[in-house]
Amino acid sequence: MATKSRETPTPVEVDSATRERILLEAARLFRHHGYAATTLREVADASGIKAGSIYYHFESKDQILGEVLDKGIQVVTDAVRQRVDALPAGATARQRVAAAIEGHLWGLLHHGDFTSANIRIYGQIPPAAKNRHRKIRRDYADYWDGLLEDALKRGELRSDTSTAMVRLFLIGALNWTVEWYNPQKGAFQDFVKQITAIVFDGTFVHD
Amino acid sequence: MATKSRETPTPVEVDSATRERILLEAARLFRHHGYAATTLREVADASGIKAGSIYYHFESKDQILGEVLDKGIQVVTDAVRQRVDALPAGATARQRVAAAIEGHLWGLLHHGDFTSANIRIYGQIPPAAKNRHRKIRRDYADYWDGLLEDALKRGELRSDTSTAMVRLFLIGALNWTVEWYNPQKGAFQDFVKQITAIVFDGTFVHD
DNA sequence: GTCTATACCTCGATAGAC
DNA sequence: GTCTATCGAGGTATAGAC
Repeated sequence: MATKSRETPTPVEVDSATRERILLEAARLFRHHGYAATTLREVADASGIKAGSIYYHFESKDQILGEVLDKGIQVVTDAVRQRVDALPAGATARQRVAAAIEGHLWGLLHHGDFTSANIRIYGQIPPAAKNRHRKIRRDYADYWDGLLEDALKRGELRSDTSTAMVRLFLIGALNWTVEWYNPQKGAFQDFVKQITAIVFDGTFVHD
Repeated sequence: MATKSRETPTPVEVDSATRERILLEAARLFRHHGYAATTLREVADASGIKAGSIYYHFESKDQILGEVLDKGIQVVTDAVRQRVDALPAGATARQRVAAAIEGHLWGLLHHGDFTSANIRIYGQIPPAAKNRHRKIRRDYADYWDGLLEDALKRGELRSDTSTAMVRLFLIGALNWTVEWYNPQKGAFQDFVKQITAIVFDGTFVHD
């Protein structure tokens, strides 16, 4: 949210309405058609301008891709950190992970075009773009590992698997919900509650 | 396996070594670069032939895509059904789902280029190709729903979520393992055991 | 800040020699 | 069954008028 403040616009990246529109439509098209299959003519058309005009706002198609990918991670990490930081000091590990799950799902599902584009495309972009984004992904993974190792130390996390395995499984499972989540089939908070229950306690009953 | 029998080659689709090679390299390139970004010149080059020669074996790039997608599902469904069918009649629901999970992971991870290509690009292919593959996906989902509803009836599955939700979460979580599974970090059977434990009983301990 | 026009390139696909 | 050569279409990106 802070990056969108109107009071202190960065001189490098002024977000004109047209520029934001281009990013939005690009994310939507990248998500549904893929990066290579999306043409700048399509992006321009969806944005209500002509193809040549895009180059007033962006240097290249690759730059648009970079900003779409960035935003896809940013909205998730921001939501997660905000919710975890808002917890009282005495929160249990379970409460902290639950807050992280809710933040992850919120960012993921409320900016679906950016997050789904990120998830779908990341494995298919040129190595140069991948390298730039590896660190930001690594940082987010480290954040989760911290949460999980804390839970392990406190004896709350299961100990017959590694935290890395739990993290990979969990984030993968959460990420994929953006491909099938249907907001018309129930409230977001109900969805979060059910996913969290499955993640914590599993799909089968135990006496 | 039965579909690969050398004794009864189908007249429509004789699998010459070159044809199989093209499919294999196409799957690998689709997986890592996406469908639109992969050129037939690249596929031909990787297959040790020239671009024009592809058209002796396939009518179009779209046809190659179709066969890659088909195989990506086929290997999984075959492995699942085989393992579930091999169970004794008195098997519990938990045993049946465990067998399905193992089959799914086996097919998924032992044919990673086909299955990952399928998962990654399905959301990005033209509607025509999507429609052809919707039914085969639906059939597989129905199969899982059958397993899960049986488990629910027997009181083994948790009842505070729908079977559809469990199925979507579960298959999504399993599918994404192909993006991070590392066979060098442990035996496949150990991996299956850990994933199954997490799916059944969750990531946190309960007394 | 957006337009039109276009340069330059690479793609999928085809034709015909071998 | 594979090759070379090439066609027409459509891509990114640029130039310059407005």
